[in-house]
Amino acid sequence: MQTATARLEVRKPFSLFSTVVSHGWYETLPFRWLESERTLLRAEALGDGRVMLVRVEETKSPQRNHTGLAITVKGENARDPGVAAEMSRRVAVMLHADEDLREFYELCKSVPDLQEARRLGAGRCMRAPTLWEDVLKTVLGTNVTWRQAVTMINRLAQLGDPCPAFPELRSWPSPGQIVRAKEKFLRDTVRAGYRSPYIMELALAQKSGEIDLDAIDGAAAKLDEQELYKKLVALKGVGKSSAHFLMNLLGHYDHLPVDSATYAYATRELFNGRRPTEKQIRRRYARYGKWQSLAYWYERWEPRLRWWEPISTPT
DNA sequence: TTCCAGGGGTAGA
DNA sequence: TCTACCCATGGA
Repeated sequence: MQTATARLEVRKPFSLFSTVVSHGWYETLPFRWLESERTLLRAEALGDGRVMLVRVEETKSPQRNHTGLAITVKGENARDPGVAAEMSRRVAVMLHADEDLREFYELCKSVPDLQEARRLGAGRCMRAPTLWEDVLKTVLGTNVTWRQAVTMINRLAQLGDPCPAFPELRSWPSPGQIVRAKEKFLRDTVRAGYRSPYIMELALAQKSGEIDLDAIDGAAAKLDEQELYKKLVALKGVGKSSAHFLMNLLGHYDHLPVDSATYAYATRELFNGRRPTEKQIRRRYARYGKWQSLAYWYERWEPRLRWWEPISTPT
């Protein structure tokens, strides 16, 4: 087993912690957030099937305007050429490290509700390294409690390949692994219910090349925004709310994902206990223009960023 | 029992 | 485009 290292520099404001806990993905495999060490772990498969343990920690940067990220890759022949660079690229995707959010943070300066976002380095939403994983997790998160969604996602994640450097983690399952597991596994073991055929359909289409989520992902920055949204909402099991959420993960923040949790938050915090309409919620955030969902995610999770209590991680 | 979660698909107007 | 109805699961 070898260890390789890499570094990423992210323009400030940035906080690994704030980015990781920006929404619920960090609770799902193959992510593992080590609260006491403020370290993100993740199992990642290479093209040849080797599964690496990727460890991400925040460090100081030699550049005054940046935060450093130390990336450690552990696994079989981890020092092979290109391995650390590839893992570093995937970490950059997950943490939106290359995104220029200066305009958003300028906006935060002038909005009292958002002032603290700069100090907390908040604003980025962690995503998976592939749209394939983000889409499946999103589909499993519909119409169930978040706790139930995490359970389903983590049961599905058992289909991945084991990570020798950290046996509790496995790589995220490939389309082929899900196809081979069959719909019965999705129903009986994952307990995905009526979502099972959607997931199987996505896996079959991705495996056969009928859809290419990697291509959509890669083109996300260049594609016309409406076109990108249309491609997402056309996926079986992905509706408007999920598509808006996925747009956020792909770096388009003028898509507010209004779901039952948004209503609950807005009713409680923004409308004095009265349930607003979707239009009212959208009007509330429209003032933030192209940054509206970053403002939303920040506002919604700000208490968590301030008064974080360690989660109990299974040992 | 009934309701409902970080909704979406489908048929029918 | 909008609405009514259905869909598995599990906790409250």
